[in-house]
Amino acid sequence: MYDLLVITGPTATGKTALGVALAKRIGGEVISADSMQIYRGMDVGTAKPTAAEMDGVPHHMLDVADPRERFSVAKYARMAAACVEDIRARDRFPIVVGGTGLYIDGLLRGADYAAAPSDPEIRRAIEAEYDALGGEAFREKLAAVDPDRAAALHPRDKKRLVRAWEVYALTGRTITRHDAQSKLAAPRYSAYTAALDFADRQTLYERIDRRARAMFDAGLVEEVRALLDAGVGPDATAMQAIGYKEVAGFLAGGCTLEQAVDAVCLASRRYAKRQLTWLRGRPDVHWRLWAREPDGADIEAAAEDMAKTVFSAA
RNA sequence: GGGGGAAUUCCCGAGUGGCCAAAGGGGACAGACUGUAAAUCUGCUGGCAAUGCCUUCGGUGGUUCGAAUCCACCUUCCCCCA
Repeated sequence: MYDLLVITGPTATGKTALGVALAKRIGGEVISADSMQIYRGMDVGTAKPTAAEMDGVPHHMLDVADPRERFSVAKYARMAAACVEDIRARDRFPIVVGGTGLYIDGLLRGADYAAAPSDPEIRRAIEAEYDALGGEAFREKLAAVDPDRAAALHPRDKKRLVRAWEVYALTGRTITRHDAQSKLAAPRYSAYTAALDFADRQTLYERIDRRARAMFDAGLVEEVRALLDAGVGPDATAMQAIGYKEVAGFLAGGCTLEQAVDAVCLASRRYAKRQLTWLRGRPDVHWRLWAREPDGADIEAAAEDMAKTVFSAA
Protein backbone atom coordinates (compact mmCIF):
# COMPACT_ATOMS: atom_id res chain seq x y z
CA MET A 1 0.00 0.00 0.00
CA TYR A 2 1.27 3.44 -0.84
CA ASP A 3 1.53 6.24 1.66
CA LEU A 4 0.31 8.69 -0.89
CA LEU A 5 -0.41 9.36 -4.55
CA VAL A 6 1.25 11.95 -6.72
CA ILE A 7 -0.25 13.53 -9.80
CA THR A 8 2.26 15.63 -11.64
CA GLY A 9 3.22 16.64 -15.17
CA PRO A 10 3.72 19.82 -17.11
CA THR A 11 1.43 22.77 -16.75
CA ALA A 12 -2.04 22.65 -18.31
CA THR A 13 -2.38 18.88 -18.48
CA GLY A 14 -5.39 18.50 -16.20
CA LYS A 15 -3.67 17.68 -12.93
CA THR A 16 -6.09 19.68 -10.82
CA ALA A 17 -9.20 18.10 -12.34
CA LEU A 18 -7.83 14.60 -12.11
CA GLY A 19 -6.73 15.18 -8.53
CA VAL A 20 -10.21 16.23 -7.50
CA ALA A 21 -11.90 13.39 -9.36
CA LEU A 22 -9.57 10.89 -7.76
CA ALA A 23 -9.95 12.37 -4.29
CA LYS A 24 -13.71 12.11 -4.48
CA ARG A 25 -13.46 8.53 -5.58
CA ILE A 26 -11.08 7.28 -2.90
CA GLY A 27 -11.77 9.61 -0.01
CA GLY A 28 -8.67 11.69 -0.49
CA GLU A 29 -7.51 15.20 0.16
CA VAL A 30 -5.26 17.22 -2.08
CA ILE A 31 -1.87 18.60 -1.13
CA SER A 32 -0.76 21.09 -3.73
CA ALA A 33 2.84 20.84 -4.90
CA ASP A 34 3.11 24.14 -6.65
CA SER A 35 5.78 26.69 -5.86
CA MET A 36 3.61 29.65 -6.76
CA GLN A 37 0.15 28.63 -5.65
CA ILE A 38 1.43 28.75 -2.09
CA TYR A 39 1.26 32.53 -2.23
CA ARG A 40 -1.83 34.41 -1.18
CA GLY A 41 -3.21 36.83 -3.73
CA MET A 42 -1.80 34.95 -6.68
CA ASP A 43 -4.80 33.18 -8.10
CA VAL A 44 -5.54 33.73 -11.75
CA GLY A 45 -1.89 33.74 -12.84
CA THR A 46 -1.12 30.49 -11.08
CA ALA A 47 -4.33 28.78 -12.18
CA LYS A 48 -5.01 28.15 -8.54
CA PRO A 49 -8.04 25.90 -8.20
CA THR A 50 -11.24 27.79 -7.48
CA ALA A 51 -13.80 26.65 -4.92
CA ALA A 52 -15.91 25.34 -7.78
CA GLU A 53 -13.01 23.34 -9.18
CA MET A 54 -12.18 21.89 -5.78
CA ASP A 55 -15.74 20.72 -5.63
CA GLY A 56 -15.73 20.11 -1.92
CA VAL A 57 -12.41 18.30 -1.80
CA PRO A 58 -10.10 19.79 0.87
CA HIS A 59 -6.92 21.34 -0.57
CA HIS A 60 -3.76 21.97 1.41
CA MET A 61 -0.65 24.04 0.80
CA LEU A 62 -2.49 26.78 -1.05
CA ASP A 63 -2.28 30.35 0.24
CA VAL A 64 0.15 29.44 2.97
CA ALA A 65 2.68 32.17 2.29
CA ASP A 66 2.75 35.91 1.87
CA PRO A 67 4.05 36.93 -1.56
CA ARG A 68 6.64 39.14 0.10
CA GLU A 69 7.95 36.14 1.96
CA ARG A 70 10.98 34.17 1.01
CA PHE A 71 9.84 30.60 0.60
CA SER A 72 11.90 27.48 -0.02
CA VAL A 73 11.80 23.76 -0.72
CA ALA A 74 12.77 23.10 2.85
CA LYS A 75 9.75 24.98 4.15
CA TYR A 76 7.52 23.26 1.68
CA ALA A 77 8.77 19.80 2.60
CA ARG A 78 8.22 20.50 6.27
CA MET A 79 4.75 21.95 5.94
CA ALA A 80 3.53 19.46 3.36
CA ALA A 81 4.72 16.57 5.49
CA ALA A 82 2.64 17.91 8.33
CA CYS A 83 -0.34 17.89 5.99
CA VAL A 84 0.33 14.29 5.04
CA GLU A 85 0.44 13.25 8.67
CA ASP A 86 -2.72 15.16 9.45
CA ILE A 87 -4.65 13.65 6.56
CA ARG A 88 -3.57 10.13 7.32
CA ALA A 89 -4.36 10.55 10.99
CA ARG A 90 -7.91 11.29 9.94
CA ASP A 91 -7.97 8.16 7.79
CA ARG A 92 -8.10 10.08 4.59
CA PHE A 93 -5.76 9.59 1.65
CA PRO A 94 -3.16 12.21 0.69
CA ILE A 95 -2.96 13.07 -3.01
CA VAL A 96 -0.09 15.34 -3.95
CA VAL A 97 -0.98 17.38 -7.02
CA GLY A 98 1.36 19.77 -8.72
CA GLY A 99 4.11 20.47 -11.19
CA THR A 100 6.99 21.58 -9.00
CA GLY A 101 9.23 18.54 -9.20
CA LEU A 102 11.74 19.68 -6.63
CA TYR A 103 9.04 20.22 -4.05
CA ILE A 104 7.61 16.77 -4.59
CA ASP A 105 11.08 15.29 -4.26
CA GLY A 106 11.66 17.20 -1.08
CA LEU A 107 8.41 15.97 0.40
CA LEU A 108 8.90 12.35 -0.51
CA ARG A 109 12.56 12.10 0.32
CA GLY A 110 12.44 13.45 3.83
CA ALA A 111 13.87 16.04 6.14
CA ASP A 112 17.36 16.07 4.72
CA TYR A 113 17.31 19.81 4.27
CA ALA A 114 17.70 20.51 7.96
CA ALA A 115 21.34 19.46 7.85
CA ALA A 116 22.32 22.23 5.48
CA PRO A 117 20.42 25.41 6.18
CA SER A 118 20.72 28.66 4.30
CA ASP A 119 21.79 31.95 5.75
CA PRO A 120 20.89 35.15 3.85
CA GLU A 121 23.89 37.10 5.17
CA ILE A 122 26.42 34.41 4.40
CA ARG A 123 24.90 33.85 1.03
CA ARG A 124 25.09 37.48 0.09
CA ALA A 125 28.75 37.50 1.00
CA ILE A 126 29.44 34.42 -1.08
CA GLU A 127 27.59 35.85 -4.03
CA ALA A 128 29.66 39.00 -3.79
CA GLU A 129 32.75 36.87 -3.81
CA TYR A 130 31.57 34.99 -6.88
CA ASP A 131 31.05 38.29 -8.66
CA ALA A 132 34.43 39.55 -7.61
CA LEU A 133 36.37 36.44 -8.55
CA GLY A 134 34.49 35.49 -11.66
CA GLY A 135 32.94 32.09 -12.31
CA GLU A 136 36.07 30.28 -13.36
CA ALA A 137 38.13 31.36 -10.34
CA PHE A 138 35.30 30.77 -7.92
CA ARG A 139 34.89 27.29 -9.29
CA GLU A 140 38.56 26.60 -8.77
CA LYS A 141 38.24 27.74 -5.20
CA LEU A 142 35.42 25.28 -4.68
CA ALA A 143 37.45 22.57 -6.38
CA ALA A 144 39.98 22.79 -3.58
CA VAL A 145 37.44 21.49 -1.08
CA ASP A 146 34.86 19.77 -3.26
CA PRO A 147 36.40 18.71 -6.58
CA ASP A 148 33.45 16.54 -7.56
CA ARG A 149 30.87 19.27 -7.35
CA ALA A 150 33.19 21.81 -8.95
CA ALA A 151 33.71 19.50 -11.90
CA ALA A 152 30.00 18.91 -12.27
CA LEU A 153 29.05 22.57 -12.39
CA HIS A 154 29.49 25.08 -15.16
CA PRO A 155 31.39 28.25 -14.19
CA ARG A 156 28.35 30.31 -15.04
CA ASP A 157 26.08 28.30 -12.78
CA LYS A 158 26.33 30.89 -10.04
CA LYS A 159 23.37 29.69 -8.08
CA ARG A 160 24.67 26.18 -7.55
CA LEU A 161 28.30 27.15 -7.18
CA VAL A 162 27.35 29.58 -4.45
CA ARG A 163 25.11 27.11 -2.68
CA ALA A 164 27.83 24.45 -2.79
CA TRP A 165 30.21 26.80 -1.06
CA GLU A 166 27.53 27.90 1.36
CA VAL A 167 26.87 24.36 2.52
CA TYR A 168 30.56 23.84 3.10
CA ALA A 169 30.99 27.15 4.90
CA LEU A 170 28.02 26.54 7.15
CA THR A 171 28.46 22.88 7.97
CA GLY A 172 32.08 22.10 7.30
CA ARG A 173 30.98 19.27 5.03
CA THR A 174 30.83 19.39 1.28
CA ILE A 175 27.55 19.39 -0.53
CA THR A 176 28.70 16.32 -2.40
CA ARG A 177 28.91 14.43 0.84
CA HIS A 178 25.67 15.86 2.07
CA ASP A 179 23.84 14.84 -1.08
CA ALA A 180 25.34 11.39 -1.09
CA GLN A 181 24.16 10.81 2.46
CA SER A 182 20.68 12.01 1.78
CA LYS A 183 20.47 9.66 -1.17
CA LEU A 184 21.24 6.75 1.10
CA ALA A 185 18.35 7.51 3.38
CA ALA A 186 15.16 5.66 2.60
CA PRO A 187 12.39 7.84 1.23
CA ARG A 188 10.03 9.13 3.87
CA TYR A 189 6.94 8.15 1.91
CA SER A 190 6.21 5.48 -0.62
CA ALA A 191 4.27 6.94 -3.48
CA TYR A 192 2.62 6.03 -6.73
CA THR A 193 3.47 8.79 -9.16
CA ALA A 194 1.37 9.50 -12.20
CA ALA A 195 2.63 12.04 -14.73
CA LEU A 196 0.19 13.61 -17.16
CA ASP A 197 1.07 14.72 -20.66
CA PHE A 198 -0.32 14.85 -24.16
CA ALA A 199 0.64 12.33 -26.78
CA ASP A 200 1.19 15.23 -29.14
CA ARG A 201 3.35 18.07 -27.93
CA GLN A 202 1.63 20.54 -30.20
CA THR A 203 -1.64 19.96 -28.38
CA LEU A 204 0.03 20.75 -25.09
CA TYR A 205 1.47 23.98 -26.45
CA GLU A 206 -1.82 25.10 -27.93
CA ARG A 207 -3.53 24.47 -24.62
CA ILE A 208 -0.90 26.42 -22.74
CA ASP A 209 -1.24 29.40 -25.07
CA ARG A 210 -4.99 29.37 -24.79
CA ARG A 211 -4.89 29.19 -21.04
CA ALA A 212 -2.32 31.96 -20.74
CA ARG A 213 -4.43 34.28 -22.85
CA ALA A 214 -7.49 33.42 -20.83
CA MET A 215 -5.65 34.53 -17.70
CA PHE A 216 -5.46 38.05 -19.06
CA ASP A 217 -9.19 38.06 -19.69
CA ALA A 218 -9.66 36.80 -16.16
CA GLY A 219 -7.88 39.82 -14.71
CA LEU A 220 -4.21 38.93 -14.48
CA VAL A 221 -3.10 42.52 -14.99
CA GLU A 222 -5.26 43.73 -12.10
CA GLU A 223 -3.98 40.93 -9.91
CA VAL A 224 -0.38 41.87 -10.55
CA ARG A 225 -1.09 45.54 -9.99
CA ALA A 226 -2.64 44.71 -6.63
CA LEU A 227 0.44 42.74 -5.60
CA LEU A 228 2.72 45.56 -6.63
CA ASP A 229 0.57 48.04 -4.72
CA ALA A 230 0.76 45.77 -1.69
CA GLY A 231 4.51 46.17 -1.69
CA VAL A 232 5.59 42.97 -3.39
CA GLY A 233 8.91 43.97 -4.85
CA PRO A 234 10.22 42.91 -8.24
CA ASP A 235 12.88 40.85 -6.49
CA ALA A 236 10.42 38.78 -4.49
CA THR A 237 10.38 35.10 -5.32
CA ALA A 238 6.69 35.38 -6.02
CA MET A 239 7.42 37.93 -8.72
CA GLN A 240 9.52 35.40 -10.59
CA ALA A 241 6.35 33.56 -11.44
CA ILE A 242 5.49 33.30 -15.10
CA GLY A 243 2.74 35.73 -15.93
CA TYR A 244 3.63 38.00 -13.05
CA LYS A 245 7.07 39.14 -14.08
CA GLU A 246 5.94 39.79 -17.64
CA VAL A 247 2.92 41.79 -16.55
CA ALA A 248 5.04 43.71 -14.06
CA GLY A 249 7.28 44.60 -16.98
CA PHE A 250 4.30 45.80 -18.96
CA LEU A 251 3.04 47.89 -16.04
CA ALA A 252 6.44 49.46 -15.71
CA GLY A 253 6.19 50.51 -19.34
CA GLY A 254 8.70 48.01 -20.63
CA CYS A 255 6.52 46.57 -23.35
CA THR A 256 3.05 46.54 -24.84
CA LEU A 257 0.24 44.41 -23.49
CA GLU A 258 0.32 42.22 -26.57
CA GLN A 259 4.05 41.65 -26.12
CA ALA A 260 3.46 40.70 -22.51
CA VAL A 261 0.80 38.21 -23.52
CA ASP A 262 3.12 36.60 -26.04
CA ALA A 263 5.93 36.50 -23.52
CA VAL A 264 3.74 34.72 -21.01
CA CYS A 265 2.69 32.13 -23.57
CA LEU A 266 6.28 31.51 -24.57
CA ALA A 267 7.61 31.29 -21.02
CA SER A 268 4.85 28.87 -20.13
CA ARG A 269 5.67 26.60 -23.03
CA ARG A 270 9.32 26.58 -22.17
CA TYR A 271 8.47 25.88 -18.57
CA ALA A 272 6.41 22.88 -19.60
CA LYS A 273 9.38 21.64 -21.58
CA ARG A 274 11.59 21.85 -18.50
CA GLN A 275 9.02 20.04 -16.43
CA LEU A 276 9.02 17.25 -18.97
CA THR A 277 12.79 17.03 -18.83
CA TRP A 278 12.67 16.81 -15.06
CA LEU A 279 10.15 14.00 -15.13
CA ARG A 280 11.73 11.96 -17.87
CA GLY A 281 14.39 9.68 -16.67
CA ARG A 282 13.00 9.78 -13.18
CA PRO A 283 12.27 6.29 -11.91
CA ASP A 284 8.83 5.09 -10.94
CA VAL A 285 6.89 7.61 -12.96
CA HIS A 286 3.76 6.23 -14.55
CA TRP A 287 2.95 8.26 -17.61
CA ARG A 288 -0.60 8.89 -18.61
CA LEU A 289 -0.91 10.46 -22.04
CA TRP A 290 -4.01 12.19 -23.30
CA ALA A 291 -4.74 11.34 -26.89
CA ARG A 292 -6.82 14.52 -27.13
CA GLU A 293 -7.96 17.28 -24.83
CA PRO A 294 -9.78 15.58 -21.97
CA ASP A 295 -13.37 16.44 -21.13
CA GLY A 296 -15.16 15.64 -17.90
CA ALA A 297 -15.82 12.07 -18.89
CA ASP A 298 -12.18 11.50 -19.82
CA ILE A 299 -11.09 12.81 -16.44
CA GLU A 300 -13.53 10.52 -14.64
CA ALA A 301 -12.40 7.56 -16.68
CA ALA A 302 -8.77 8.32 -15.90
CA ALA A 303 -9.55 8.67 -12.20
CA GLU A 304 -11.33 5.37 -12.16
CA ASP A 305 -8.57 3.64 -14.04
CA MET A 306 -5.93 5.09 -11.78
CA ALA A 307 -7.77 4.16 -8.62
CA LYS A 308 -8.11 0.64 -9.94
CA THR A 309 -4.49 0.14 -10.91
CA VAL A 310 -3.13 1.69 -7.76
CA PHE A 311 -5.27 -0.07 -5.24
CA SER A 312 -5.58 -3.48 -6.82
CA ALA A 313 -1.88 -3.71 -7.56
CA ALA A 314 -0.87 -2.68 -4.08
C1' G B 1 4.01 56.12 -65.40
C1' G B 2 9.15 57.48 -63.45
C1' G B 3 13.16 56.80 -59.71
C1' G B 4 15.42 54.14 -55.66
C1' G B 5 15.92 49.89 -52.32
C1' A B 6 15.34 44.82 -50.80
C1' A B 7 15.06 39.29 -51.43
C1' U B 8 20.13 34.77 -46.82
C1' U B 9 19.55 28.58 -43.62
C1' C B 10 12.47 27.62 -38.99
C1' C B 11 12.16 33.35 -37.85
C1' C B 12 14.88 38.03 -37.30
C1' G B 13 19.45 39.41 -39.09
C1' A B 14 25.19 39.78 -40.48
C1' G B 15 27.90 38.62 -44.65
C1' U B 16 29.55 42.34 -50.73
C1' G B 17 34.78 37.20 -54.97
C1' G B 18 38.01 32.31 -51.88
C1' C B 19 39.30 31.75 -44.62
C1' C B 20 30.93 30.57 -45.70
C1' A B 21 26.97 25.39 -44.32
C1' A B 22 27.26 30.88 -43.86
C1' A B 23 28.39 35.79 -37.41
C1' G B 24 24.74 37.09 -33.78
C1' G B 25 19.92 36.79 -31.67
C1' G B 26 15.17 34.24 -31.30
C1' G B 27 12.51 29.87 -31.57
C1' A B 28 12.63 24.55 -31.71
C1' C B 29 14.98 20.27 -29.80
C1' A B 30 17.88 17.93 -25.93
C1' G B 31 20.11 17.90 -21.04
C1' A B 32 21.18 19.42 -15.82
C1' C B 33 18.90 20.40 -11.27
C1' U B 34 19.11 18.41 -3.19
C1' G B 35 16.86 25.71 1.08
C1' U B 36 15.09 31.55 -5.06
C1' A B 37 12.89 25.72 -8.81
C1' A B 38 6.94 29.12 -12.80
C1' A B 39 13.90 29.89 -10.80
C1' U B 40 18.82 28.93 -12.58
C1' C B 41 22.42 26.68 -15.84
C1' U B 42 24.24 23.79 -20.29
C1' G B 43 24.37 21.66 -25.19
C1' C B 44 22.58 21.54 -30.09
C1' U B 45 20.21 23.35 -34.70
C1' G B 46 21.10 21.73 -43.76
C1' G B 47 22.06 16.36 -45.24
C1' C B 48 25.31 12.20 -45.24
C1' A B 49 28.49 5.97 -45.47
C1' A B 50 31.15 12.55 -42.51
C1' U B 51 39.35 14.74 -40.91
C1' G B 52 35.54 14.37 -46.66
C1' C B 53 31.34 14.71 -49.91
C1' C B 54 26.43 16.59 -51.33
C1' U B 55 22.40 20.35 -51.27
C1' U B 56 21.38 25.73 -49.58
C1' C B 57 21.69 32.30 -49.71
C1' G B 58 14.07 34.60 -54.63
C1' G B 59 14.33 32.36 -60.15
C1' U B 60 17.04 31.61 -64.84
C1' G B 61 21.32 32.37 -67.47
C1' G B 62 26.28 34.50 -67.56
C1' U B 63 31.49 36.39 -65.95
C1' U B 64 35.45 33.83 -63.08
C1' C B 65 40.19 28.81 -61.48
C1' G B 66 36.34 30.01 -57.72
C1' A B 67 30.08 33.62 -56.40
C1' A B 68 25.48 34.31 -51.03
C1' U B 69 28.78 38.13 -52.80
C1' C B 70 29.93 40.66 -59.88
C1' C B 71 26.63 41.11 -64.68
C1' A B 72 21.81 40.40 -67.48
C1' C B 73 16.88 39.29 -67.51
C1' C B 74 12.61 37.60 -64.70
C1' U B 75 9.44 37.28 -60.12
C1' U B 76 7.90 39.33 -55.46
C1' C B 77 8.00 43.13 -51.70
C1' C B 78 9.12 48.16 -49.78
C1' C B 79 10.01 53.48 -50.30
C1' C B 80 9.96 58.18 -53.03
C1' C B 81 8.15 61.25 -57.20
C1' A B 82 3.77 61.38 -60.18
